Amino acid sequence: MDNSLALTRIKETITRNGELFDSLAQLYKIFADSSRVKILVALTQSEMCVSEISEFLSITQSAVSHQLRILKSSNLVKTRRDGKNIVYSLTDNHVRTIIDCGMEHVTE
Amino acid sequence: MDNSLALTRIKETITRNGELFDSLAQLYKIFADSSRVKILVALTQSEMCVSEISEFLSITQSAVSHQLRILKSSNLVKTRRDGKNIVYSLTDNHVRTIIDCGMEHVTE
DNA sequence: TGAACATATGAACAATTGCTCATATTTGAG
DNA sequence: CTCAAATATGAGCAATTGTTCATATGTTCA
Repeated sequence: MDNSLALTRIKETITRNGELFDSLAQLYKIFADSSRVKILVALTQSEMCVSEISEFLSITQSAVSHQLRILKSSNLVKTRRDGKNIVYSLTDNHVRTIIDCGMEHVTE
Repeated sequence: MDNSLALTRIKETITRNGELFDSLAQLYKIFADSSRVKILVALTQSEMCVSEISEFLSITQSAVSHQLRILKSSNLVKTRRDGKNIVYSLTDNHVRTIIDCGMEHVTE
């Protein structure tokens, strides 16, 4: 073939950095759910506690808690206790960037 | 509450643009698989046919075909026939941008 | 301390997903 | 036209996922 050289180079890159692409897929998996995306979008506007989030999403407080657990264990959000409430907020601006990036494609 | 006004505004935004965020999640769902990410990354380097892709991924030709079908129906890749082969390539640069964006977070 | 509120957690279940296997379909060579 | 190579497709299956329900944990206030 003509481009067999280029292909083996690409193959090398993919197999060598396999774990990196696995992490990448893992990251996108977090954004791949409607509820989680909405939670993250909301948090780009303001920090919020669980009951506030479950108020405007049409899902149970329990469901919100489960999703927040995923977001927290992925280090995308952090928590702070405020009396009886636990306030969630974004850990950094990466989330904002990723959402904006995807938005550009969706709103083409 | 202090910020109830801000909250209702956020709630409005989320519920009003609900379908938009659904599409966003749908988009990320495509990137949320290791095989698909690797295929897309490979295609950022060069156009390739099915057999070439299934060569460096450790999955069946059938599996690759199934994934490419998803990528094509999502308009992320396009096809071109070259003899017996069908050559796949990215439809535009959005894919590149999205991958780069996620990479930045993964390789922090 | 006890009642009420806010959040977390575990079990269970339906739905989705990505793969393999077997089998079409399409194309080029002879 | 026939055969082999390349790709597509459908059925079936195991694994994962997102939700709900019930319940546990933790905090405030009286």
